[in-house]
Amino acid sequence: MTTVATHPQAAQAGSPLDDPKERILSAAGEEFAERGFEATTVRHICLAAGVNVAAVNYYFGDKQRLYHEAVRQAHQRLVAQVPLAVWPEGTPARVKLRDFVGNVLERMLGFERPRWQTRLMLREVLQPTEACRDLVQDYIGPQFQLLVSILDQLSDGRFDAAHLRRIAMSIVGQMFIYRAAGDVVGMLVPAEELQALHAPQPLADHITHYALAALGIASPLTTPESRA
Amino acid sequence: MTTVATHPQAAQAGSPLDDPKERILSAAGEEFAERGFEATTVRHICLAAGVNVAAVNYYFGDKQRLYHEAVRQAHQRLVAQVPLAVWPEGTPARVKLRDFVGNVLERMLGFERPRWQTRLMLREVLQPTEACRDLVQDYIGPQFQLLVSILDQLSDGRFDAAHLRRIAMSIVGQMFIYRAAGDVVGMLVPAEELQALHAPQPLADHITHYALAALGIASPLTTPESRA
DNA sequence: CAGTGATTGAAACGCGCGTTTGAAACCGTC
DNA sequence: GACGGTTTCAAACGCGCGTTTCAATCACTG
Repeated sequence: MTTVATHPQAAQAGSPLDDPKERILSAAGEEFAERGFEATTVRHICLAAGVNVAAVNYYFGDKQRLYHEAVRQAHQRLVAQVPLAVWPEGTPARVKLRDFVGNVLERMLGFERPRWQTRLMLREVLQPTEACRDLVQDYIGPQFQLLVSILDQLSDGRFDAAHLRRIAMSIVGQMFIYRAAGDVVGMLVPAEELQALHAPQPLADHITHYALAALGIASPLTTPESRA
Repeated sequence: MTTVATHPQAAQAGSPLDDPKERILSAAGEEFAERGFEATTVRHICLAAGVNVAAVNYYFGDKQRLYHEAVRQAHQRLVAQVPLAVWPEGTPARVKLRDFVGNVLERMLGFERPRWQTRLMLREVLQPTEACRDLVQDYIGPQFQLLVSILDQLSDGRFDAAHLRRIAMSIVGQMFIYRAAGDVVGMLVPAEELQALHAPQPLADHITHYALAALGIASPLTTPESRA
């Protein structure tokens, strides 16, 4: 009875938007992202999705498994929408670094795509549940390794793996804080500066320049408006 | 009846450890830090504190106000234990920067003091409630301004305020990620590297060197073991 | 040592939670 | 148009939550 996993008949009818399972997943993703697992109620999700409360049990078994599926769906959609960047052979490593940082920031901070997907993933990073394992294996891990390899090229192999990871973590940290602590960042800077501070592209320029200068590849930050 | 704020009689008896109000605050701090507001139950707190459930209502009114007090107490204790650093007149700015970063990291990552205090504060940073206002005003704000002023000295006033804040945020981000995303960091690096990666002092050296090199004050990071 | 207000305790309140139920509605197939 | 499996629905279940109650206990006063 409760082993119903893949709605055998409903799949063939109507658009994805009419599929109750998809509607529940989207609503659940938003709610879980906004309020967290504990503070989110199944009733609220079902209200938002326009389905009966029993539907959660019918399609997903229980709240826990619904959460797990919502996280999986959020990050899989994200990966599908924004695949790992590839560059033409011979692209300079510094260009790759700038692209990579800009790409990640666009995904983290950009307001074009729904924010709740990255917010839900953020929750898993901050306080991992079992859903975090997939997240790291399918998304965060590969992205991090990509960054490490870019840094390796950039430094002509001068650093060992441990050092490369340290530098990579420094770069990730500079992006991460704007997404994870955005509210407090907003309290630390004047209101009129805020929008410029959170803009992905100028921020990507800053972080990239900061890294290149630290590695001795670009000029130091001492000339404020020196953007390549 | 419920306006009892400062236990008029109990204060004069016994050590602070015997004061039920203090015991509740500590237990609540630990529980809230570990599980978050919603997932923490008043019953669990009272069990850990060794008091009756009614005590929370008696001393604090309700769970919400207990949480607020626990956050306040956590950060006030932290500020009291680790006051803002001061240096002798004429201390070089680069020394101040290294001390500042080491100081903050020690507080964030150090295992000597109870971890739940900073963990509770971290929760407020990631998803602010009203308790976050005090936190920023009394602790985070001043610390951030201190960092900005150090960077200002370091760069001989070459940067405007906005640029200084950008650089400051880069430095904070590099510290922040190890505390906020420590679990995922642990999944990205080999187990044998982990302890070294999270050690406050080497990490402080790296972040400081990274910053000084980016500002053109120290040599680039290209020589792995060049620690001042 | 009776009196008084502060504190503690066991028990219960009402509520909303996640989950379950069993019947009704739906929908292709014969 | 009766059938059989799938999906929906209103209603309810048991539980544990935050909170309240009120009597018992304590600690100090006069």
